[in-house]
Amino acid sequence: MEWENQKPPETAEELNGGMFVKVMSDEQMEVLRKQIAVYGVICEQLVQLHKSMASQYDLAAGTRLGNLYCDPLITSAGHRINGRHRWTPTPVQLQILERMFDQGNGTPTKQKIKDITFELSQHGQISEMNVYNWFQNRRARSKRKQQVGTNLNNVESEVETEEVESPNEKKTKPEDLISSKSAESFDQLSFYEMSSSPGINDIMEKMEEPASYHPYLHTENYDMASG
Amino acid sequence: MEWENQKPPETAEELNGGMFVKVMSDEQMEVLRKQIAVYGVICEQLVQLHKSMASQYDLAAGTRLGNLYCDPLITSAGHRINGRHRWTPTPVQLQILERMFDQGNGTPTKQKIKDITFELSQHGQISEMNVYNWFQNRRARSKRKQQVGTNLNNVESEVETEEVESPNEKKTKPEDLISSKSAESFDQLSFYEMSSSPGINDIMEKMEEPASYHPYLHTENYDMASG
DNA sequence: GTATTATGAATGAAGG
DNA sequence: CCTTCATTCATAATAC
Repeated sequence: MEWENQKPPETAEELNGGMFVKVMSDEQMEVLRKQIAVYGVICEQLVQLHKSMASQYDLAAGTRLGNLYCDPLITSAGHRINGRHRWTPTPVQLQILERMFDQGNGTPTKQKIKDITFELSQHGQISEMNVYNWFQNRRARSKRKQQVGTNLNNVESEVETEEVESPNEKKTKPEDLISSKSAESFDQLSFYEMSSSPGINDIMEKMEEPASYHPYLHTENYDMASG
Repeated sequence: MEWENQKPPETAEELNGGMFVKVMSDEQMEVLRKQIAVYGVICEQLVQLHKSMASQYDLAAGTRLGNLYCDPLITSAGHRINGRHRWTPTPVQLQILERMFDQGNGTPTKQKIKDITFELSQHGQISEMNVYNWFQNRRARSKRKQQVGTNLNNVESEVETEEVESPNEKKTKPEDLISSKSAESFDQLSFYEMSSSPGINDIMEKMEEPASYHPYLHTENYDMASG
């Protein structure tokens, strides 16, 4: 992503010989910039949040209780001692499972399931069936989420299709949504400036190329239902 | 920005201020899209990271487990924006949904859900997931009401609700775990329309090994919770 | 303000 | 693999 190499907008027409240009309204431009700005802010704050939490707690020894209490009827793993209903992964198990899912995304082989089950059994009661089901569900729901996320939610559409139908559920305009603090500071910046956030590349080790983004800016109709 | 003086005639929109438009080249458009996409991916991954870590604190604090922890985070962000965390159907939407439920009686297909979602989106913010959940819940609770009504006739008294009288039955707020520091920082963020990143899950999809087998065919002799 | 209810959402499990 | 069901949790709405 080389924003720095991009020419400023004034020369936009020269890039294509003045033949083909995309045109955005002032409002659309504004919203788009704010969208990016908000992303930047979110990422930064997420990173900071993660840092602070990571330093404050340790995965192994995190025992800061403060205003909280440990209930005697709940094991440290979170299982009800007399719980007799469906299996619930302990946090540790969940974390391991999530990591497994992230790594070899896909249904593990049977042997793999046995292996995982054994490892997880070190952190709480579990059976192979639980692991199997978990992966099945995890996968299915990941897909469903993705499918739902297919709903177009691009900025332009948001600006144009502002509903005022519901009296008690008023949809707020994006312009108003951006609180003055974060928006203002970024508003002066051209979005070329905020291309990189510190410390994020470390987290982005997985993704090499953001090639499969949603090409929503090219679509002329933002009808999500007809798609 | 001085280039708002350029006014291509074909896109003269009636903006409140006047007829100013911004012009972007195709390339710039492309880069802009990439930028947004990358931010989306980053945010997604950060949230995942936060989620997995939050489960650790959950463990440490001894609260009951179950839900993901990106939720409170989103809540803090979204609360400022639309005033609510979870979707609430507008009266109009509810009416339509009820009518649908009476008609279709039971199983709305995926395409049907898309259709319904689109129609309802004309009357307020909604997503396919909302519609899906609504029908699921509607059916389940309708069925449950029937059961209860039946139970009144035959005094079955097969009470499965052997609930423990543990003090932890009190509601434990997950927000308490995430200290005010985090909530504070996200409070002023606009997470609007970014809670669902389009096509991001698609990016993070990995190659899956096709394993078409049935490892666990409903063995009834697995019981882990009878203890 | 606090307690209760109604209900959106999450998820383990089962069926196909 | 996909969908569906049942249960549970958390919270908006409401009652108190």
